[in-house]
Amino acid sequence: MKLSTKGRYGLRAVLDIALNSEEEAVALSTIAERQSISISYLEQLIAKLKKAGIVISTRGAKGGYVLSRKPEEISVGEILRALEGNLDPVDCAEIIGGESTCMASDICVTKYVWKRISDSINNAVDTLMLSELVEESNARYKGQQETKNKKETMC
Amino acid sequence: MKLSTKGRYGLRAVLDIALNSEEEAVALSTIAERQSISISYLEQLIAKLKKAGIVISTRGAKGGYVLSRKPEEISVGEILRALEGNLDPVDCAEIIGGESTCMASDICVTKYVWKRISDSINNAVDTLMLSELVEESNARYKGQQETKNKKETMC
DNA sequence: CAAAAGACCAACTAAAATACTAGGAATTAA
DNA sequence: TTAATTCCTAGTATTTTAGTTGGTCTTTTG
Repeated sequence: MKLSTKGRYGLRAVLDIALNSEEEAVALSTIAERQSISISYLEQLIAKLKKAGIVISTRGAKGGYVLSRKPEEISVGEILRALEGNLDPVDCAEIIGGESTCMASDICVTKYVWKRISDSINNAVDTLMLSELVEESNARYKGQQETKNKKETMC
Repeated sequence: MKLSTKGRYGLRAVLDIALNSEEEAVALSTIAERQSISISYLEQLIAKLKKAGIVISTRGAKGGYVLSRKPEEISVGEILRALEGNLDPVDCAEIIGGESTCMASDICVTKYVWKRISDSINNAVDTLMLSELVEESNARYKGQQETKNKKETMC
């Protein structure tokens, strides 16, 4: 029941882009260095984010990544699902909303537990916007001097 | 971000015990057969439940397992944590409440995300009691004839 | 226009976690 | 005393995770 590095690294990468792409697109290598993540692994994560329409890329020299929308319009849920797949605790079609493939669906009681967990997780991340993390991050930097490495976002 | 078979099978096992231990203790082999779980794998799961004080065992012939308390006094959260370990999405000491071992704790912003997810999961499972699953299961069987295999609880 | 900076892509690999299996020792009711 | 049962430890196969490798295509800039 743990988030993988995909979700952890990937969210940090998005936040890094949000914080540093105001002037120009951020290069993969810059994010990788700033966040201490392997560049080629991060590449795969950003590919997922791009496919999900969360970031936009420009190729070639001076290229890099920017957000596709304003941080107020991107939820943490959208980001995490792009990286991790759905956040449901079990892969039960009925919980997700599909048809019952499960033989025992009529006598299955535990699925109410999974649904409850699922709903609470999704609600928690869907009501939290990227902008809130950006604000929190800026607040932390208030009073601190700018470093040449710009803003970091560990964890 | 998925629950393992430990949590899924284990919860089914506890529910099976809750539903079938009124007259006498339920043998491991009976649960295993009724739930279609490998007996020796289930054994390890029940060991965790016993260690956590959720079930009580009696050894020897006619032995088996019963609940340590009434189903109203056992939360699903307690059961799942016994089986899966803590349900936090990341292992960050500050989230769990311990001291900061994380170097970046002062600039870490994503931890608010993990805390939010963590709180919502734990709240969801801690406010759900085993008794509610027992009632739901009984309701499903209302009107159905008793089978010699007794009550099952798939999923 | 060449070269450097960068995104994009597919396939491979090492390590860790999961999901079991095997084999037996200890305990108790009949 | 024997059958039914829990208890315990150690193994193993499979799957998933977390990367690495080696390249191709695109764009800016000297």
